[in-house]
Amino acid sequence: MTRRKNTRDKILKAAAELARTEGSAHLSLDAVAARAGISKGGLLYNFPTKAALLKALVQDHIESFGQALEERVAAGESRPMAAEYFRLAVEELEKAKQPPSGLLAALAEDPELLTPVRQFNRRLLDRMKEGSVDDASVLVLFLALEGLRCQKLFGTEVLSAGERALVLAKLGAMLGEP
Amino acid sequence: MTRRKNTRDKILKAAAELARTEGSAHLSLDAVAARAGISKGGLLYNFPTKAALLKALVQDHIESFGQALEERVAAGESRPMAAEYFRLAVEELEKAKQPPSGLLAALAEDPELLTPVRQFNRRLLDRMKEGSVDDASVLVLFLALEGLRCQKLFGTEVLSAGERALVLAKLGAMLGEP
DNA sequence: TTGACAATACCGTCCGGACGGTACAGTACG
DNA sequence: CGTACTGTACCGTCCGGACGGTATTGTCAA
Repeated sequence: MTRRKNTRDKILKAAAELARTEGSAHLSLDAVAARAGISKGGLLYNFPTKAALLKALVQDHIESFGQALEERVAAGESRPMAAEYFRLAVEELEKAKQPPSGLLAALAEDPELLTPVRQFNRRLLDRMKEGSVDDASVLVLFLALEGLRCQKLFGTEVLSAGERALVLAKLGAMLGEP
Repeated sequence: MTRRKNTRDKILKAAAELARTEGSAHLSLDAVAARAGISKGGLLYNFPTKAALLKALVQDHIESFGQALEERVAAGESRPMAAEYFRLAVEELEKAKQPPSGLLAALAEDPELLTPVRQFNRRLLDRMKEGSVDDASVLVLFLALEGLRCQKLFGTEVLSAGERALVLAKLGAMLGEP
């Protein structure tokens, strides 16, 4: 079916890299094609418009995170949802994982492209609240993690390693004892 | 000295509005000039490059927030810094204040333009930690608020009014009793 | 006080280049 | 044969920025 079955992934990866390194305003189709090592025609074959590319970037991000989360929930020892989310989010933060700068490009192009993100977050929040005794703690946890991720996304990370450890410990404690 | 002393402010305001309504990728000099009711030449006179305009947008945002905070600290009944920050941030969120979308435009154009934001946040954090008994709570407060503001900025607000009240109450309580 | 000049604060136009997107002929794998 | 591209050529638009012009105001020597 696919000569290079992963062309699509190569494109998505290239786009994400470019958004990260060049600033999302400079994410052009030409640049993406060049970085992905394909022709512009090939790029447009896979994604007929720039909006389609950005949409896929957003979708890809949500799905990969959602899938990782689901795996943990399935494999986990029936820990509450919030705990799994907490662990996963921290891990992604910790292991120098690149920020999903594609989201920024999508947001810049058209704010509505982030609608799936909002929906994903809402569903996530609902599931976390279900499996918890203390809604307020879950909300604080969610928001604080969101803050941490945003700082990474913006490149305005401000906490020292010690501070981050401290705040994560505090958040972890909030999960245990409401 | 200035025929229209507030031309600069008009430009900044126009730019912020456009970034918000059109998506920051479509923030062009022509559009800003038109929205501000001046010519492109006049715009370039005030801000010789687009980067200069965005930089001013960032600076403006930081300064207006910083100033509001300073006023409260000066006028306040020697409440801790974190409490003042908390109140101010909540107020800005509550009163349907427009998100500072100019920040997104700046970030898209060149991530380094946000350096002043990082510096401001770092100083703010240090001052909040000074006047506090529990560093961890301050950090959680700061991050959760940051999360809330980012959601507004991204247009991915996900909390219901009730949930927001709940989380704000919880954060307020953390300030009081560590 | 006035005439000469300069500084300020803009206006309006133009340009080279880049961008998103189209079109289409060719090609190589399976 | 069809799928999955490559490669090239091109179009219309928009963008950042440069530039020359101009009206108003300020300064200051004669």
